[in-house]
Amino acid sequence: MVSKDTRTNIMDVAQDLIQRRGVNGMSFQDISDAVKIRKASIHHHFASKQDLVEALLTRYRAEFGSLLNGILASRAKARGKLQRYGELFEGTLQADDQDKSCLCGMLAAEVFSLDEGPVRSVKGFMQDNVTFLTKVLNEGKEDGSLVVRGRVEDVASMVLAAFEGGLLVARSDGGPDQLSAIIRNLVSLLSAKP
Amino acid sequence: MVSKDTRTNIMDVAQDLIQRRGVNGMSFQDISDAVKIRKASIHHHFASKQDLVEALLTRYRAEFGSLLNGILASRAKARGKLQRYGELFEGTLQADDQDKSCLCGMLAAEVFSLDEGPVRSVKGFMQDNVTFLTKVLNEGKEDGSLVVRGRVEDVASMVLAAFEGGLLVARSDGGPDQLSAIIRNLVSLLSAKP
DNA sequence: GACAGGATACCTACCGATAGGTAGGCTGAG
DNA sequence: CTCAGCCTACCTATCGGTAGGTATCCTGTC
Repeated sequence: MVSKDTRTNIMDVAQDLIQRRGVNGMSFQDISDAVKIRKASIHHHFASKQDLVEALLTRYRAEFGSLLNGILASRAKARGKLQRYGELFEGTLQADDQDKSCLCGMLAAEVFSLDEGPVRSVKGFMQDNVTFLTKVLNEGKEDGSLVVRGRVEDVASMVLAAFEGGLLVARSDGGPDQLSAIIRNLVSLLSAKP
Repeated sequence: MVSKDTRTNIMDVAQDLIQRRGVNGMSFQDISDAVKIRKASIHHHFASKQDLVEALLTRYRAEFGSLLNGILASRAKARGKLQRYGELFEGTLQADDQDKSCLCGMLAAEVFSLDEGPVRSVKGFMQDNVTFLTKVLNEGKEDGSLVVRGRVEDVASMVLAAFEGGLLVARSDGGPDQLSAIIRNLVSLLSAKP
């Protein structure tokens, strides 16, 4: 790939900025500077800021979803799948300058600055993750690699919360090492004793 | 208390707004409208927005810290203390219109929009919580009400991450019930079997 | 007890910068 | 000839912040 098309460039830069500074901390001017295109030209690709955010969310959910499906399809035991899921979060924080959060975690914080469409997408992302984790936890109960007490959906929510929150906490305090410790710890807490 | 002084009013309104919309979603005009004081007059009490945020953080940390000390000083078993800690988070989301997050959770997301002072405070808040939780978890190992595997500080980080992340996830998806389920689930996961 | 002086708490009016967004023109490739 | 893709130029609204003025109250001095 010699050079991505402008639309993709805009989306990449916008997503990067939101993952670092949030929606309200990202402006069309920031995008303009980074993509080297006039601010007004961004409107040629995305009618409004909310449209851009919505496009970002659609892409993000699709990409993340296919990563989750990849994990589900793998031959690993459920415990290994949970671990690989955790690595997705570790990867986010370790990338670039180690200051990026999950796009949807960021937007979840600023959810009351968003239009109806994006709000639905953020909600949908959370549900996608809970659904995925519920499957993995159920697999773990069957293959004996994980121990799950209580409603499986509740444990799934808890894992998602811990990983999203881990990004939040680690990004402002202990860095990637803290996130790794959090993930490692929760996975081992849910693991069947050897 | 007939009517709070203006400075306190400004701080209360500002904190409320940040907990709902974030720092970048809160403006002096919003405060002006709510407190019924001219925008310029806010600068009489707080030189800059960052000064206001810093004052908010100092107050928040002090208040939260005294709540934590209250829990530590109680006669309850460690498990009960962990539960009461969880209720602090539940209380935040249940208050008012059920749309408020933790002040520091919010600022942790927007940490790269903050000056050095506020960043240190947010970091300090996280460390306060990890320190508190480490104490509780250690107590739990001694009084037999909690089971802790691995480094206690890591488990403490994990609990903080789960609760902060729980606020984030629940606020944009499942609401107070989801947060309660997350907290209940993690507490029982850390509890010694009866 | 009167009063000057300063601090306090608010006001009006304004600043430059920036926000998201619009109108309309140029240009090169199909 | 069309039109996607970009441009210049500009709009209005709002941002955080400043300058300077005005009541009100407290305090120290004679």
